[in-house]
Amino acid sequence: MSVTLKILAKKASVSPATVSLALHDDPRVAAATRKRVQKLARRLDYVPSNLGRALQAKRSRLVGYLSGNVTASFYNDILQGIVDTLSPAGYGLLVATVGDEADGLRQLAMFREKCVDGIIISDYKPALLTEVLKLTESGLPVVGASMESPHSDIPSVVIDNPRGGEMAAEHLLALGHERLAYCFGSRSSQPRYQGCLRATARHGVAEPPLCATRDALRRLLETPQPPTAIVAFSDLHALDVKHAAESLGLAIPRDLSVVGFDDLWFAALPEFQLTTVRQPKRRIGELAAGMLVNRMRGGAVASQKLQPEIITRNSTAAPPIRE
Amino acid sequence: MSVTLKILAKKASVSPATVSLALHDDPRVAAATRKRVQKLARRLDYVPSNLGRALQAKRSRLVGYLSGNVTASFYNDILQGIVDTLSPAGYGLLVATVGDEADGLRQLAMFREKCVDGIIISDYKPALLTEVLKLTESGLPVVGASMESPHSDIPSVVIDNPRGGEMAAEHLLALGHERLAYCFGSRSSQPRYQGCLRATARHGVAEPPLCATRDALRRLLETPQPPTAIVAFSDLHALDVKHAAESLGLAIPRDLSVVGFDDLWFAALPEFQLTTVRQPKRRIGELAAGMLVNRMRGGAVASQKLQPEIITRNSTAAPPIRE
DNA sequence: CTGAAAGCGCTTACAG
DNA sequence: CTGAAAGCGCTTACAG
Repeated sequence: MSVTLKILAKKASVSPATVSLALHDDPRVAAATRKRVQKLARRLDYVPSNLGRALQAKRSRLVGYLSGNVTASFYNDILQGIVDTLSPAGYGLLVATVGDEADGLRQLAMFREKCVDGIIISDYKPALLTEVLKLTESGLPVVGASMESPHSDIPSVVIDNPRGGEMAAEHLLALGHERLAYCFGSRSSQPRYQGCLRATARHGVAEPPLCATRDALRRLLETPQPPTAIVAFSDLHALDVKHAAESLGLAIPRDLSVVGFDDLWFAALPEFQLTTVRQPKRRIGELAAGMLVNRMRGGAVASQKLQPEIITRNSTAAPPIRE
Repeated sequence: MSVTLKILAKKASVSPATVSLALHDDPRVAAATRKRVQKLARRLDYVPSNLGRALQAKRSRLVGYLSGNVTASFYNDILQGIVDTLSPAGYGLLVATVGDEADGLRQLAMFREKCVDGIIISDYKPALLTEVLKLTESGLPVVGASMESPHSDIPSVVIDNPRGGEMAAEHLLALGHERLAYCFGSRSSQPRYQGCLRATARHGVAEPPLCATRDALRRLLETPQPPTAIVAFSDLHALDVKHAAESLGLAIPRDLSVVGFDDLWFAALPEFQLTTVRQPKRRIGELAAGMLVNRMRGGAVASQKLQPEIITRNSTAAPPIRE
């Protein structure tokens, strides 16, 4: 707080209006006065308060980011991308993480109260959707980062998830696998699973079952005709699969191939060498933030769909030879 | 933005002042009026603007967090702890990450401009320190999270780093190791290294060399009398050590024991089973945020030093038998 | 070229 | 019990 426009004006013996104009380098104020005021401002270490400015301008230059648990690597990368692009654009980033729905609603209320100019959202529960829609209808720009909304008012940056699932399955089919399974289904994983189905159907291979839990997977692996390859919803799930398989005495990729999703940092470690479908996480954050900035500046923006990429490492191989 | 106090006042046919008081449940306004106003506010979905409120109250209820790259797991956990404790206290969290020093200074300026009530800082370069000190001197509360400041104006929450290094070394000495080394020295790792020295000195064992780089470690391992155990600055560095050792044909822990630091999530995976010195990362974030809240409310706070804890897993064992 | 005024959305004395 | 006024720190027409 400390030194304000008013104080500065007094010290410079001009009116607050003149100071304001001078600091904005407005040609309407004499060059000499301008320089004098600017110099004094620097000397007194004057920082204009966003509070006054925002109130008057009716924009806060604040953006809210509603993310899942920031502890997971996936959101971190997105967050970093957002921070990196918002900051040079002059925006501050309010970060909130949503536990349950009530929590998410509270965070959204906080964003409103803080008068954010826009919101980026990465993870929301259905109940949040209605609330978010109300916000967009009242004119608040919202964009989704790695989160598709059925609603066109919420443009988003996402990868082509079905295509990602398809790529994973195709990689395995090309290696000769004929019995796939998909690990750890949840509503949000459907698009990737659908992609797998597309690939298996095209190749005339049996529809991969969708295991809901680790136990279900274990049971499936102990079946007389177990799958020879797994498509996992994420790299973390792929680790789970690996560990479940190993606990049954199966080796990866000799006895079972596993494809992950995301390409988190650890996937490349020698201990894992995980074949995976890479998402450009940081880029997603950057693009979403960039879109939001454009919208906040009054521009029109359209959703972007990014292409995933398969990274082949050593968790996949040809299926074991049938005896 | 949308509906304001003024509008609300008009619709309720009372003065703005009355609305303000009513919404704060002030007994000075008649119970009937109070209820009526509150109901209307709810019906119109009125959210008081923090901008007006903050300007008047001279506090923004905003806190800035200056962290390192949020991509690293260590800071995430701290961030999560901060978010979780600040939010219920009614504060919004501005997150900025610092790349180089110029960047950090810019972020600090942004915090000032946004009128944050306080700052939490996890990672700063020397140049930032002077700037931060200026801020504290002007009355802005600042606390360090996992970052010690030589300055008493900046209370902090840190673990006892020398003790952590000591615990790591003691664990190895107890297993019978007599030739230790410390991996990947940098100024910031000194306290932990000092702790190692304390332990080795007490046990009358040779002072562990401090390897600056992976190459230095490799050279050391190819020496006729190589170390049998390594204390690593962090779990990530421990992975580096493991990989360097493995590339020389050494197995962990048979040929070389390794102790990490932090206990990041992956340390517990079966692939690593990393013995490590655990830091209560989330707790550090929570405590730092709690301290800041207290300070912002005018309370006095003192630095807190947390105790690390050694987690014994399978990356350490007795030294190989000497032939 | 510069200043006085009004106003952004709120709150808090002060009258009445 | 309620309202008119002043002010938080800024900006933007409008006078002069």
